[in-house]
Amino acid sequence: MNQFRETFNKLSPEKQGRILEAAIDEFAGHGYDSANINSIAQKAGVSVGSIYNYFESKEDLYLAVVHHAVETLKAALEDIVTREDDLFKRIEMILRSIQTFTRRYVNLTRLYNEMTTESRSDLTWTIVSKMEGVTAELYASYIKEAQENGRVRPDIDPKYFAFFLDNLFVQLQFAYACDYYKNRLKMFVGEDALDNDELMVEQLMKFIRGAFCLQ
Amino acid sequence: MNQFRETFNKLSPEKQGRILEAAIDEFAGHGYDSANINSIAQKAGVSVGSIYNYFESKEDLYLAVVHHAVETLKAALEDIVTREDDLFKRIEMILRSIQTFTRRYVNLTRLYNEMTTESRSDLTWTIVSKMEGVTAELYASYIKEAQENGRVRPDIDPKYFAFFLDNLFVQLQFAYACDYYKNRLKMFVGEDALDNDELMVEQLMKFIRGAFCLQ
Amino acid sequence: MNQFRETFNKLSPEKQGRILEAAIDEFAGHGYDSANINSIAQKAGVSVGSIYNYFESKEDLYLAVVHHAVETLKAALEDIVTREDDLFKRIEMILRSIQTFTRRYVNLTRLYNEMTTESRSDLTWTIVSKMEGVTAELYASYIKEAQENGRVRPDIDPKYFAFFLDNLFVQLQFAYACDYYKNRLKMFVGEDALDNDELMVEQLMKFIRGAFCLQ
Amino acid sequence: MNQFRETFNKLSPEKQGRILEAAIDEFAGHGYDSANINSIAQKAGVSVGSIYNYFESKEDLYLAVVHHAVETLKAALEDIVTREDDLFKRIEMILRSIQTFTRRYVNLTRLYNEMTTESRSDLTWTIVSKMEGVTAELYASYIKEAQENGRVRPDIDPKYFAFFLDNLFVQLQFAYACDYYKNRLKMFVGEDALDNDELMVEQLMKFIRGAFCLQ
DNA sequence: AATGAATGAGCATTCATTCAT
DNA sequence: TATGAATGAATGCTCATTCAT
Repeated sequence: MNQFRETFNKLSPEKQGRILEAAIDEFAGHGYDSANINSIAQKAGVSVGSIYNYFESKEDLYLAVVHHAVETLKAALEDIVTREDDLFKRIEMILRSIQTFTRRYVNLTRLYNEMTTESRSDLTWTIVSKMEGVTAELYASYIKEAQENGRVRPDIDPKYFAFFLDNLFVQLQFAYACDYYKNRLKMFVGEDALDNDELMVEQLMKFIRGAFCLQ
Repeated sequence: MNQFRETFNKLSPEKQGRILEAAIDEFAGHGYDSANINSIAQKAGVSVGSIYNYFESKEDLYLAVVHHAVETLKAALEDIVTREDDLFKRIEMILRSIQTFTRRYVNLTRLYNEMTTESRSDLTWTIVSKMEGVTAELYASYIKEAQENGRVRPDIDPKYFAFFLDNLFVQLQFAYACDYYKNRLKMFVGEDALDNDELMVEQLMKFIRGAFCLQ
Repeated sequence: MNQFRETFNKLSPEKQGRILEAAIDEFAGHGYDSANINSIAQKAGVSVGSIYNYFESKEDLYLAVVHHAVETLKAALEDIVTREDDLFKRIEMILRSIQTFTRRYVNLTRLYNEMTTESRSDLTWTIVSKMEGVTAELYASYIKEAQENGRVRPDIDPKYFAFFLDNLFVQLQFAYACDYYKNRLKMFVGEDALDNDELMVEQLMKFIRGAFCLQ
Repeated sequence: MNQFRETFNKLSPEKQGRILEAAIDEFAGHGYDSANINSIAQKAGVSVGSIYNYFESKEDLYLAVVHHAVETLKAALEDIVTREDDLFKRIEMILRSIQTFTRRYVNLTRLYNEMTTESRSDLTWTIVSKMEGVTAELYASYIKEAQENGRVRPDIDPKYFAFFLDNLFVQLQFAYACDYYKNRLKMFVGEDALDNDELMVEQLMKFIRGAFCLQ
């Protein structure tokens, strides 16, 4: 499963970064099929030939990009989760991280949306499954722990609630990064929804706390 | 909308249906760019020339398909919402409808995911916005009404909670129809997640009730 | 084994001819790999797209061309062979036909040489084998018949002699059509070798008669 | 020939051999255009850069390979021809040499076939002409000598008969080395044609003796 | 109105050749 | 001298769109 060739790894991090960024840009903005390898090469300031020295094919490049995106997201998540120990503090941290992360890496989030598309799902699932698995496991265990501590109601299935929680996270990510979901967010809560991060956290924390706790 | 669409509307409903279905199939399965007009024509049993008599361009056909999808979804929603009057009964009805509807119209749901993709969002938002607007309005008003009746906690913003609620709906739809989200669901709650509709409703209703009510 | 699609057969013979001729030209002159589909299309006065409507791929077009070449050669041979009944008269007729045929269809003969090349042999043998089989059978039976009539020495294997005979034919074809073999012929018998058809027939008939008869 | 070839000649014979063999392999198996310089370098265990230090271009390498092939063939021929003095003993020796040589140097023979192809003929003729010239001269002189000794019929043109003789040799070479001609041989004389060298020599000697002698 | 053959711009990919190390 | 990464022109093939019938 060499998503990318040895040759790419030998490149300077700066160059690797330029190529990955150019590719993310293109794939996130145009989708896999309309993405143009020549454009990616041009944006990255390398020749097409070089792209094909680093990656076997368009698909291979796409997979490398997805792999990179997943690694970046995973790193961000791990960073958060180890810094807190209370379930709701963790959740709040995640929400705030989503707000900063999705704005910093808009295209990465857009790419994630693109990836879930039917035509690409086979390709990407193998790569992404690992991360989703880790997340699922992690959330469920935190919820269980909180149940044992009596901070979360005992009559729920941690696995299902982990799923619902992550669903809210995913949708929040899209709402901050993808035009369609941005528009949808504005339609639901108003034009200035994207400017009031604090209110979003406050309301969503109320929603989640309510869902998890017997007050 | 334009001279071309008129010619399409004059067609027998049966033929219209064949063409729309073929197009939904193709767009949902391959994405906009990889969708092949010639394949659509063949699947629908008409000539390419005819497709171009009915629709100005690939984009126009895509928009017509999206429009049709939205109308179908809207009709389904309206049907539900008018049959009940309690907020939570309505929500439960919607959940069950999502379960049957997404299985019956798999490709419609897949198309909805495809639509939200960055490369297509400009195109589709104009069409979809109306429906999303109606939904947003409706949910918010139901929540407000329930707040006034004391069935929903008073310290929340109905608009935000409508948004979170719909997010859960959207994610549920994808989980039942799109391969990527199907896999993700299985990863979170187990391999047989798709076979236990009752449990899903039960858990999700607990989640939602908890979020909305002060017990 | 549809060497070419239905669509090609529906074309006017004139257009079919133009395309085949352009393709023979290109394949014979540049070899399979360097042959340029765009050039073929241009020479034939059709679009590249059309070429790909008629033939699935470059390989498919090549096979169609080879098929056509074989059919043309077969027709020429059959014509000759049925017009005479004496072995040596037949051979002489064939020699003279080679002289006119290879000059009229230079590229067909060049293509035949190209076809025998290692990189193409798998591709073409299936198509050509039938014709070579017919030829082998035919020549051997004529020789056998002549042996029975006492016109050919009895102590030879008709199959081997048919092979040697055909070898001389093949080399003669190449000598009249392919530059390399033309040069070689000139080197062996002199600069004006190609202008003295009568002498070639005379000498070659002596060679062959000698080989076959006990004087 | 030029500054580049000199660098090649300075190489150890072992390295020269590796490069030539790799190149012969590639050119014989894929044809000139599809032959890949990078593959040749890899097979030979040197870098592409080195190949381009030794040879000016792909064409130059090809020519060097052809030159080498010709030299190898010439050496083999000279060896035979000086060891016998009777025309027919020489011919028989040549036939047997073809049988061993073409099996030992399959790719060399395949390359010879490839060389005669139209697209390559200009390129190669200058190099090969010398050898073909020597051969032509040699055979004709032997035949003339044999005519003078009364062992060959006087009423034939030695040049033409030298040509026919060499044609039989060329075709025999191909029949033992090139897949297309192998198949053709089997078609003419049977599946086990390649296993019965003695019978081939016997029959072909009968054919040739008959052609040359007045019995 | 319906057809489907014809078009040609557009794109992924290859590979001979160069040149900095 | 040897290396092999970088280059970019060249080409097979696709497919939305047109239009004569």
